[in-house]
Amino acid sequence: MDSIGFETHDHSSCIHDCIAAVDARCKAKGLQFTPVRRRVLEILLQEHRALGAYDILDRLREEGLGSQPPVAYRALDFLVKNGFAHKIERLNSFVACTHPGDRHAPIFMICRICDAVAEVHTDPTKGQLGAAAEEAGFLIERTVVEAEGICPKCQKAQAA
Amino acid sequence: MDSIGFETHDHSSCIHDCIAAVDARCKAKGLQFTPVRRRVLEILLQEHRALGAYDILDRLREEGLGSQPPVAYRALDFLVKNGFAHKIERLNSFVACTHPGDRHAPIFMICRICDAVAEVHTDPTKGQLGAAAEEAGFLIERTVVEAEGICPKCQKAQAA
DNA sequence: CGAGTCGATGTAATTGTATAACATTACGCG
DNA sequence: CGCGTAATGTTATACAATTACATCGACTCG
Repeated sequence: MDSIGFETHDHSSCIHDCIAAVDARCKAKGLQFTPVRRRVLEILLQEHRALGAYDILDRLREEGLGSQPPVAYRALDFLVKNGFAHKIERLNSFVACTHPGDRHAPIFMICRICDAVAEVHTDPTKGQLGAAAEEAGFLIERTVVEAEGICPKCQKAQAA
Repeated sequence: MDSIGFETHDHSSCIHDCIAAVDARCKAKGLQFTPVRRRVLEILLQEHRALGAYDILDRLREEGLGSQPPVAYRALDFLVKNGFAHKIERLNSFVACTHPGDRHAPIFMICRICDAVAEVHTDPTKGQLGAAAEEAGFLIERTVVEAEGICPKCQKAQAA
């Protein structure tokens, strides 16, 4: 298990590194990392929390990069499909992937107070879901695992 | 672990039993199992798959039980809040609970071909989510665990 | 009995989320 | 050049969910 969790870190380098990594992966796979797609990923990385498609669209609009919903959704689809971002189903919103690697089955912890999202990686075929699927003869293609609650920082803030 | 899974079963008795069980629980807890709420649960039980709020609303409208969205959403809120139904976040839709018991943390397997939904119960504090949360110091209040894929029946149908 | 309260319903209007459909542009390649 | 493919631009619409306010019935307290 590998967790980036909730601890704070240097965003400017984190953003730069992620963009560079994604850029490299796109080149390697023959994917087009176009300005809109790049900008949407930057926005998600800057926030490091879940953003709705229309939040993103608002920013794109301000910057003259597109004004209609499909612009945002297409960029998000691209990022999600290629594993550079994830959709948080519970919030109908999106986050940048903090593990810009290969295919993976992420699980998320979502703070209901500050909206921070931590991404953790696991093996989906193990654990209770995998066991239940095997028993039922169910073929898993995709998993959604999201926990909602309170992050360590907000727990401390509440206690005070 | 306890699974009702995808195997077919006698719906008419299943529906009747579930309604009776919920009826009893409502009486015991002083909850009002009103006609709209009962009918919505019956509809969900009949389908045994995920239905959108507007699918349900359409049926209610046909039966003269209400025509505006809040009618359906209020009934669904009641059923979900009291554990008689669940929301499938991935599909923005709802299913009847197949374990009309006490508070529980269900996980779901959703067939993307026939929309059937199987519900399984686990202990959310165990497994990978619980371990990850503990490591991160995250306080879990609610979990969403959904697997999308192909159910045994549709796997066989495809092979043929 | 009447006033007040509470939970459930009825209804209109609105906000938020997502996609369908079609026109257009840009680029690579034979 | 002519063609195919991928990405964008744009309009309209479908689907999901909530806000706000009016009404109704049951129950309680004075």
